[in-house]
Amino acid sequence: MPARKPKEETEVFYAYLRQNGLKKTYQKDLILETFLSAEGHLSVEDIYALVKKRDKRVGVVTVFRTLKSLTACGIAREITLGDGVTRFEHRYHHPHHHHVVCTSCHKTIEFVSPELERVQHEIVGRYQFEPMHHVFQIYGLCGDCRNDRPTQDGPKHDTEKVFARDALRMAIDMERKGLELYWSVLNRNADSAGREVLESIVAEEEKHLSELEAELETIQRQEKGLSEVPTFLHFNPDELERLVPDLSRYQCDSELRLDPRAVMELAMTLEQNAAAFFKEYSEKFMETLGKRIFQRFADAEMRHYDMISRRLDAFLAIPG
Amino acid sequence: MPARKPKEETEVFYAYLRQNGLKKTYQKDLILETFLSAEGHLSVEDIYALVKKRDKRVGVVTVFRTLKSLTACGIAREITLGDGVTRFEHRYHHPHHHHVVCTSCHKTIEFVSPELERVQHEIVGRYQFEPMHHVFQIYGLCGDCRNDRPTQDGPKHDTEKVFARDALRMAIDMERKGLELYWSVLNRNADSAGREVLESIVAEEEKHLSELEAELETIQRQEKGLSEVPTFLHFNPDELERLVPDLSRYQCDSELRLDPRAVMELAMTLEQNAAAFFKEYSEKFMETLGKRIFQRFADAEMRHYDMISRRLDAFLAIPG
DNA sequence: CTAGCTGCAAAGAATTTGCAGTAAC
DNA sequence: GTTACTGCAAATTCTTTGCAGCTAG
Repeated sequence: MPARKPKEETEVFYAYLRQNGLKKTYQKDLILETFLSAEGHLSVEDIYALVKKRDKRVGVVTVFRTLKSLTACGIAREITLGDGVTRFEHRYHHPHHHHVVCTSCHKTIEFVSPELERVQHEIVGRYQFEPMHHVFQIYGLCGDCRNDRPTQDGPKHDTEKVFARDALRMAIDMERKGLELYWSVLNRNADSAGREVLESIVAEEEKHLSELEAELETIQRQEKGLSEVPTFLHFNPDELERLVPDLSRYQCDSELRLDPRAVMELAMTLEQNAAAFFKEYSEKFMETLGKRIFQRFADAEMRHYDMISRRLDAFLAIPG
Repeated sequence: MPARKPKEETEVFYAYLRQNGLKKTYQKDLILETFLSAEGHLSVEDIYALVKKRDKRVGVVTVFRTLKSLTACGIAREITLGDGVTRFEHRYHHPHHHHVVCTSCHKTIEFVSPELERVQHEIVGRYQFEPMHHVFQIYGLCGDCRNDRPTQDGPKHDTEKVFARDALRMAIDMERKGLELYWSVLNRNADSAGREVLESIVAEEEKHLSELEAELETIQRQEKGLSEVPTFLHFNPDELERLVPDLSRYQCDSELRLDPRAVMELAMTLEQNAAAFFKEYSEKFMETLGKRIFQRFADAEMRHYDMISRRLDAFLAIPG
């Protein structure tokens, strides 16, 4: 697993300072440190309070100024959530996301929706307009406030980890959809040679699936409570469904008949579809752990495609 | 055409005052008047300046307070466009919309996207969250600023009129799609009795289309420059395409054969699809001219459906 | 006549600026 | 030894509040 150096952001910040003829100082370091070690949406006041805990001598003005720099170099992002207070959230290695905000308890849920991005892109395309960034915020009442329950604002989590969790969940979902197809063919295939080929493919797929599941387990164990964080990445399951090839062309009189060649071609189609989809999908995101999970999954699917492809070549080379 | 009383908003405001035990005053009237007669996104300062032009004695505080009331009773909506200034826009009889904002010249384009609303609805549904309102804003560079042209910020238009224009354009688009289908059948139909029936249907449709086009003409003549305002309502043309029935079931060996009954059933399907779609579509919007245009169009399609239905009954009643 | 209303001034809240001493490079 | 930086106080901007006199119902 690609473990990132703990303070990669520091490097980015120093580079920014260097390029702009600015100076490294103890205060800037302290403020960056404090910002990075806190999760959630923090106002200047919040960060100032946290900084003061570590060193009383720091002034608010420096916090304002440093946060400006952090925003300029892409480590922080300035957001407003409708209550007139400017807040800052982590930006570096965090995917761009949107907010659901409770107007009563001010709890916020973050989410990513590539579909939303697509719609946005479509709309902007009709004007001669170059989009830089956009804001999508939904205001309303959260479940707790609607039922007059005390607000249970769980601990804040690192968005990057939540995104990684959802990326894995999505990959697992894809893998399961593939396996479902294979199983359904395996159970119904009238061609015994085809069944045999399929069995080895299923074994490989099951191995891949359990690897992904183990990885999900690992990151959920690393970060307590991660599995309870609401869905962050909203993917459309139908989109994944569309990647699974249709069996109807192999069907005749409710009987399914796929010879080894047909099985391998079917599997290749699926693996290639998945690889292409996840490769393109990963490109929508800035550099994050989740993005790398998508890329890795796409690569794995492509490797599996290649493997089956070679097997098919070998099979076809046998005369008869 | 349903002509609205010039100051319906005044009634709404007075009702709000009455219900809250507040008093009508000359200042409130003046501020409401001023707000209503201005288009676009106005800051308190903007409105204050306009009010001062009419009467120097009014204070800013009253403007602040009155705008709060106007927001509370649904005549105004408070928005922020990323520059920290609170602005107000018309809300009563104006559809909820989103903004594309130029970060350089601060020109804004408004748009409505029911698709976006749908995505939003889907996402929120997964959390126990009751949405009240939402904000979607795209920031970037407008065409003028990208090409270093002087900003040509056209005159502001009444959003309700722009929406009405786009509602008509959408209805016209639907009507044309229907006509295209009818023409294509008319040209290829091997059944001469069917052609005859179709001719009268086409005549009716052409009449309806030209009525819609005339209506669009009228509102574009009423408001100078209206036709140049960028698209406000973004509808997905594919959605309309899906309402047009598929001809393939009437096709055999590349020949099309629709007897009078088939023609009438085909037309009924189309008219009913359109009626149902536009009825449901109209329900997405709050009371506006555009909403009424959609409703009216749905009603017209339904009437046409009924008419053909009666004709079909009559046709089937003839023995033989 | 009794609310609520207005407009002034003053207070707040969030953020920026001016400046003198201080600390990086 | 420059040059930028820090922290204080003061200024600025947008908005709300307190209050005395005013006005609608």
